[in-house]
Amino acid sequence: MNHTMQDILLEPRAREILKHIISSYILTGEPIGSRTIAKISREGLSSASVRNVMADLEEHGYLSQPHASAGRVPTDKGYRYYVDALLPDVVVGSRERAFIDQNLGRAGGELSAAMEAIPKLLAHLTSQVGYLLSPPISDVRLKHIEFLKLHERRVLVIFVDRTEIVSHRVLDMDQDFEQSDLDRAGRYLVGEFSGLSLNEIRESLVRLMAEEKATVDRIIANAIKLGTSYLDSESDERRMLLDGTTNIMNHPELSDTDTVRRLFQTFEEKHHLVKLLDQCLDPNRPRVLIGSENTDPALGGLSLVASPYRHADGATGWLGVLGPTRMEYDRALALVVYISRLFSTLLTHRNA
Amino acid sequence: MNHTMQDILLEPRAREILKHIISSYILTGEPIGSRTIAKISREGLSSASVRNVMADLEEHGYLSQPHASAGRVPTDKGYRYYVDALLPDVVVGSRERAFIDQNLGRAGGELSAAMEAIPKLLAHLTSQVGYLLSPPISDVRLKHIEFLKLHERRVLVIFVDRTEIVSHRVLDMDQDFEQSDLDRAGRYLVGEFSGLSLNEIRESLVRLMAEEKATVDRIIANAIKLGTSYLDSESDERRMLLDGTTNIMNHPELSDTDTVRRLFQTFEEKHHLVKLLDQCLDPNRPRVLIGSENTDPALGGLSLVASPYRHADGATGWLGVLGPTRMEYDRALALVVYISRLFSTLLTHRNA
DNA sequence: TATTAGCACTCGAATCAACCGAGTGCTAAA
DNA sequence: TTTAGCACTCGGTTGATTCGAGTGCTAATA
Repeated sequence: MNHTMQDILLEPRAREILKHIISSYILTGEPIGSRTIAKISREGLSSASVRNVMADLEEHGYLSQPHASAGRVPTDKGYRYYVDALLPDVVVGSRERAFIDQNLGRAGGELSAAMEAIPKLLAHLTSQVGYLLSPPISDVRLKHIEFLKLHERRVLVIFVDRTEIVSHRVLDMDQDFEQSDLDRAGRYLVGEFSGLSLNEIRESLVRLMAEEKATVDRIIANAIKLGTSYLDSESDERRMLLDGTTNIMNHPELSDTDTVRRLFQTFEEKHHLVKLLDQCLDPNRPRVLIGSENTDPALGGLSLVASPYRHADGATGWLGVLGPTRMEYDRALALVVYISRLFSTLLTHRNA
Repeated sequence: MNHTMQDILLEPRAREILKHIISSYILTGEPIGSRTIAKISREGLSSASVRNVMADLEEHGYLSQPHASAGRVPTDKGYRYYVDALLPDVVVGSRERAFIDQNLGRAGGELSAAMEAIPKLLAHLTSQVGYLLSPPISDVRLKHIEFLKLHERRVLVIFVDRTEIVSHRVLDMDQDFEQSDLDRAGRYLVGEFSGLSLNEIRESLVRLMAEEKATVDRIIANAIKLGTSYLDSESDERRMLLDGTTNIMNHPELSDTDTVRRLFQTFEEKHHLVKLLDQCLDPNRPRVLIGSENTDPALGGLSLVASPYRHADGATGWLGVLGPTRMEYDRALALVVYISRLFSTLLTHRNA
């Protein structure tokens, strides 16, 4: 089930030492030597004993040395063990909780404002890159659709989903419509398909097209034409919101020019991240992806903390943070989970 | 009229040498020594003579030396003279022209797509940061407005301006409206104010409110309420689109970590740039702002090439590129001017 | 008088050796 | 099994040296 299960059986002393090394390293960013650990550890071990354990841990791949005479540094495998088995429980502090509640609550009126606030919030609280990925558009459910004639064959489509997230698009049609026809088509679609997902609507339209009625009834024919045009113009894109990208540069391990350039280019083309989230993650629980576990070279060496959020009707999105492998996983995870829960309840209430 | 007029009287030889130094420096990025110029210049001068002229140019502030035994580098004043008096005429090559035409033409249907394509295009063609600043929203002219009831007091507003750029916003009203009331209010506003700018509409609404009719006629009363709510929710923001921000990291003179961080933070908060464009520029002609001439410390040391574009009804926006002072001003200016003309004609045609 | 050849000088960049010190691995004693 | 002790490693820093591109100045030249 968990691919690192077999390793959870490290001896208590090794676990203790590994934990100290990793949390110290996360704090300071400096390689940790045996003396430092000997002093911190309450077991009163000597540095020589610690050295022995460290050598074992290195042999098993949990630690490595930047060079022969330096202290130890966690490997990705080390971080993995730390996250799976050693992570201290952290709850979000009450001050921070209040801050979050206020920031997302204030967005009250418009839900899309809350959506946009989340990456900003995550970036601000963790000093890393915050993101939010909306559910696939095809999972979104129709509340209202309306067509507006702009000019001869140009039609403006306004789409409102059940959570009242609004989007619009201009279509170039191959035929001229009267505004009254557009109104009727809109009413027909809402009446017929309200509450269905775009995918379901697409299928229904295809079915309708095959039926006899469609060729007879002009309203239905128009509705099919407009509806399919709109659905086809969806390139099934999802909204990927990022914030705090400049925070990346504050981490010394990522601040050399080439890395920075590569990462920023990746942030500009967001599909890398979308793909990663879609492919690697189980939509039922939060997840941490560490360094090389994410195989996209464009994001190489970054760690990802992700938690799903859910509309009442099941459409699932993701939110989380992105940062260097040297990250405060405990804190990041706690925040990400807290915010995803909060946002999910916000969404379900709105939906009612 | 032009604050550098007095200096245009440099001797021909000095002009020639300054021109060579600056264009070489723009090309290579290396300080230029006297020998290099002596070889290039067709007057067949010796390096010693060139040195004398260079010393004069330095004394007058057109050049400087990074250190005592290095070649010369242009100062901002030098660039200014170069741009004002020495700039070679450049026309956009036919291949590039075709490329631009195609990219903006293809956006045919939706004008906002062309708007978004422009910064990308500029960034691509100049390897710098491309931007586009839309006109102030208050200058935009109404074509259509429509209200849609979402939920009790939440009203969706859809606004279409005369160039068919669409925007929407959700309002939290303090009173409940029926959809039929919303429809009437929308029709009233369109009928009454179509073609007027938001500023003008705002004034008219205030005037209306004072009149007797407003208290009697429910349609007018609703229209006033909804219209002012919408206008007040405008924070008079303008759209500032940027693209190619990662390009600045390719310029060695800007690639040190601190500068990069500062610039990226500035790009995230776009108001610096908006302010700069609003304050410093005459909306009737293209303009180049060089290094320290732009006094915003957040953008310190960058040069800005800007050209206005115009809707038929007079609303003015800006587009251009942003890059290091060592920039190919001739090329950048030619491209920016070409694209602004093209976009202006696109806008006026659409408007018809 | 304007130009140029010649030369001493300057200063950043690159190279190299020496040194320091944190941290290690190993061995032998406790 | 733990620990004290010690030789060893290796990155980082410091300082001296050299190299070379480019300058300013002076004296000779056209």
